[in-house]
Amino acid sequence: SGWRTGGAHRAVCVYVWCSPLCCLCFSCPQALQAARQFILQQATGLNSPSSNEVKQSPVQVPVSMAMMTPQMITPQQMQQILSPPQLQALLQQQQALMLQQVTHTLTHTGSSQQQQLGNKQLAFQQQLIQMQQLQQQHILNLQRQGLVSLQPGQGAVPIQSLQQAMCPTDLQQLWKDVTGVQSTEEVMKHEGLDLTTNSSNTTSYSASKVSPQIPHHPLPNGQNSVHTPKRDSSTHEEHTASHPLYGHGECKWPGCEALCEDMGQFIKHLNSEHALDDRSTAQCRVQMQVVQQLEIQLAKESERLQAMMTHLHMRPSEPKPFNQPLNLASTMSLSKRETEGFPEGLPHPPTSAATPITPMRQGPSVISSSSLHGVGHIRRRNSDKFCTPIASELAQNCEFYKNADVRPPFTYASLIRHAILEAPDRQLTLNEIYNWFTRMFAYFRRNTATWKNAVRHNLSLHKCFVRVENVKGAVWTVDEVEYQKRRPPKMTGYVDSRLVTFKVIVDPQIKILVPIITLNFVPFSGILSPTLVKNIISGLGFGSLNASYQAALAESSLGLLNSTTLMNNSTGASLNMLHIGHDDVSSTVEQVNSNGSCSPGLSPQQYGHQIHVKEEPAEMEEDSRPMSLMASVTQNLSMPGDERDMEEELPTEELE
DNA sequence: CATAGCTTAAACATTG
DNA sequence: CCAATGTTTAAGCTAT
Repeated sequence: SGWRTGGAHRAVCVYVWCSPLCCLCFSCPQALQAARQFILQQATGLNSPSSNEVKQSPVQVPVSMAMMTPQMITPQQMQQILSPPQLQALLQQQQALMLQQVTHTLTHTGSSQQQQLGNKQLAFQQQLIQMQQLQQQHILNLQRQGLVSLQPGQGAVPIQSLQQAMCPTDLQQLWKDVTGVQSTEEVMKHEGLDLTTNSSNTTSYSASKVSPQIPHHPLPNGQNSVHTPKRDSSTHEEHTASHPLYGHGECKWPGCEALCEDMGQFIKHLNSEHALDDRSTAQCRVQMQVVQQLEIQLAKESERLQAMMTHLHMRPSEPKPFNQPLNLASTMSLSKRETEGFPEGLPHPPTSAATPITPMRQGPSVISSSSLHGVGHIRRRNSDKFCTPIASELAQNCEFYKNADVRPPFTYASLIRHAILEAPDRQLTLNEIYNWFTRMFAYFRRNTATWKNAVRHNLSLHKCFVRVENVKGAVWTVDEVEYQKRRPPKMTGYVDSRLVTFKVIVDPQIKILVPIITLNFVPFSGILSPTLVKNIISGLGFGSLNASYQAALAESSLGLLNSTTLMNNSTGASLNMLHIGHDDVSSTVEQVNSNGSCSPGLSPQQYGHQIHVKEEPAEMEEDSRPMSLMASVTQNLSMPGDERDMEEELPTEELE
């Protein structure tokens, strides 16, 4: 139930393709692993896709969603854990793994099984290979543009910087996942940067980049496996080589985690549990769709970068120092340390090719991640402009939503409000609101009748939207008080009822959250954003939630959070400090305070005439909040350990 | 089962 | 008359 066509279900489906996560964003190995498991768990409940649904357009998301069971879910979770652009690397990682698995299955299944593989499966395999080739091609393209340069003498700094931010193991793995190269050392060797005395490794870097082959994990003893294509079927290899889907004694197939003592056992497990069946192919299809969409996005962003560099008179191969770090920092979502580790403005390693693309030139939204890297004045300037919980989310993923046909995880009301507040005079005509929607979201460039009706409906329905008639006609404004009043819904106790707590690991450099569902009481600390909250909600078992409704819940929860009256000063302060750009929390506070004692930015009275009071359902009272999610969060926040750690790790800029 | 928020659809009114 | 704008109601979905 819940996955029908039309209506709100479309919204649900749209989120699916973001399901896999981007491990590149985590520097902590635990966080990395946790995120991986989290993702894998999301994919566990994949059901066999109905054939007709699978036949739909490969880019359309509903296909993938149709393969999900309503109970599990969570494509939304994944999208919400990380900003959409940040999902990319992991997508590619998982796609690579899946590709290998499928290829492996094709080559290692018995002959009888193999005979059962029809044209469909083979075609699918071919498709996967093509996808992989596309992926590799993008890396090459980026290299050609100077975005990802591996020229001799340039690779060392990026690699070292990356290594500073990431554990060597993870870095190596990610590197391999993205580039298809065994290790960073190996790249150095190939690029004339061999720092060791052993230069005998002849693994072909170029070949690995253009072929659909998948990198192998190093063996536990440190020996790299022979980079043998899976089609080089060798029974001996099965038991001697490592396997990307096998690590730490367990199967790494999404959602599996089956324990396997050795490679042989793992291979058996792989062939028995993860054969080329509907489920496996469904998972691969999800990846394919994700990657496909991201390929488009990447192409656009690459083109944009090219144009920008051209405009700035920068030859792609010789980016100037002053700009490159910012570009890369924002474009590739690199950590502060990473960015600062590039004083020369040298390009980053190919890892960045698979990393998310973060908007960097979208007006007031530029901030967030990129602003953490020494462009604070931009952040401040922009954060002063308007203040909505969706601001940071939108800021981070502005370009994403502009280009990807993905429904934004916000309610109509919040979007309308955002649009209005973004306007210079905080007022817009209906048509201007329409234009904002279509300008900001690819999703709203279609189905115009539907969402425009919804916009009008929301404008009329909600008291927070005030129609003001002026000489030119009518404009819509936001009554902030009303908007804030309507935000906290009754969500009492849904955390406690599940006896589940969670923690969010926040990497102070990368500013990425890693919600981890746990059965223990764990301090909560981290960046608070609608997406995070939404993810938390989802992570608590709300996976089947309608995407729109999840968005509403997330925003509501955040609104609850943003209400500083709900938390004491210390926790509130820490919250602000922990916030990524402290756009959401602090700006909300700022807005309230700047107008004096929680008065709205603009009250209906200020607009004078032609205002009538809308009758909305009575708002909830404050008394139901103590047991809410955010109340729990607040309690956890006050735990001394993490809070102290966070303060120590945060740059002083964040503590202002 | 009741209630709530949100979305979608649609009917209807008003306005330029 | 028509399209845009605005209001209102209803249904369906999700959740607690």
